[in-house]
Amino acid sequence: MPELPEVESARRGIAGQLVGRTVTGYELSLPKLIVAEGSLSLDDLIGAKLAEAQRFGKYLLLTFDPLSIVIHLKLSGQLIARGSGIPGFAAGHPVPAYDAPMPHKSTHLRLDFEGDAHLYLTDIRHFARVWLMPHEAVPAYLTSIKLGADLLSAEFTAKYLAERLKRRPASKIKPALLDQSVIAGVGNIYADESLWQARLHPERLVGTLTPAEIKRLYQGIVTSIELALPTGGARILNTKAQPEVGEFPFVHGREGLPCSRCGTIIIKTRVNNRGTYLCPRCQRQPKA
DNA sequence: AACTACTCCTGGAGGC
DNA sequence: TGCCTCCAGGAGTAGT
Repeated sequence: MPELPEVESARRGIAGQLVGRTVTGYELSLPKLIVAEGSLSLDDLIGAKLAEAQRFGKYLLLTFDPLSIVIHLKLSGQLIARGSGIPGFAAGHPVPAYDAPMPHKSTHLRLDFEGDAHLYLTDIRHFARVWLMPHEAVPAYLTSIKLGADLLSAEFTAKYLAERLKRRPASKIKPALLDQSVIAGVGNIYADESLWQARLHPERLVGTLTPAEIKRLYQGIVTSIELALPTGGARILNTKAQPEVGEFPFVHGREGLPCSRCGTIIIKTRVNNRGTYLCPRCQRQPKA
């Protein structure tokens, strides 16, 4: 669930509140969370100062002196910072609640920073990972994960999207958007939102898209991400707490509710085994 | 090579 | 109330 806007929200929180501080301690309760290169361990973080927080698609890169860590929250990871020395922030999956007491029973890592600041990584499904590596290993690692252009980078343009989509013409459009080597940062929620914005059916084959439709898709991606960023991202809980009509997200999680654009009831289907929400009128599948 | 299905996990929701 | 089943989904890997 944490997609680009959620990870960017975490990055901004870390950049604003933790960069410049030195790690004073940690507690790890899920060993498999950590993937360490060579003999590195979390012990090597103690005494290290956090120098920079960057994001590449859904990957978070924290540069310490003298090592780096890469974090991926996968489906259900969240990052929460608390302490008397900082305002605090919360980003990522909304369970447990952002104001829940920390640590939670699913909190797997706590990093302590000087000046009473603590960063908690909580993940109810245990899929998140934290990689430890020396600085010099970072470029090769980022290359190995084969990310397409980040959605917030200048490299991501309508032309770039069209070029990348050409790589998988026989694919349905939704799985192509979820392919991080095509573009980096879209997940299931923003794929649905982008396709709704662009009025495209998620099962349209990439090769059948006209240049005008690809341009619309590009705009749909940009619009969806821009709508989500100021709020820190989507908080889809699949509970009765449904968003109001005309409120982000417009389709994802809104099965049975009217489309904000045309009033038709939003339906839920599965596309490549992924829960998919769409407006059957706005996003009509053209006859084959 | 390109595409799709399966796998990792657990908590929360809904059915009876 | 409480057990049971289903579902959520990023990305690596296995299968077609």
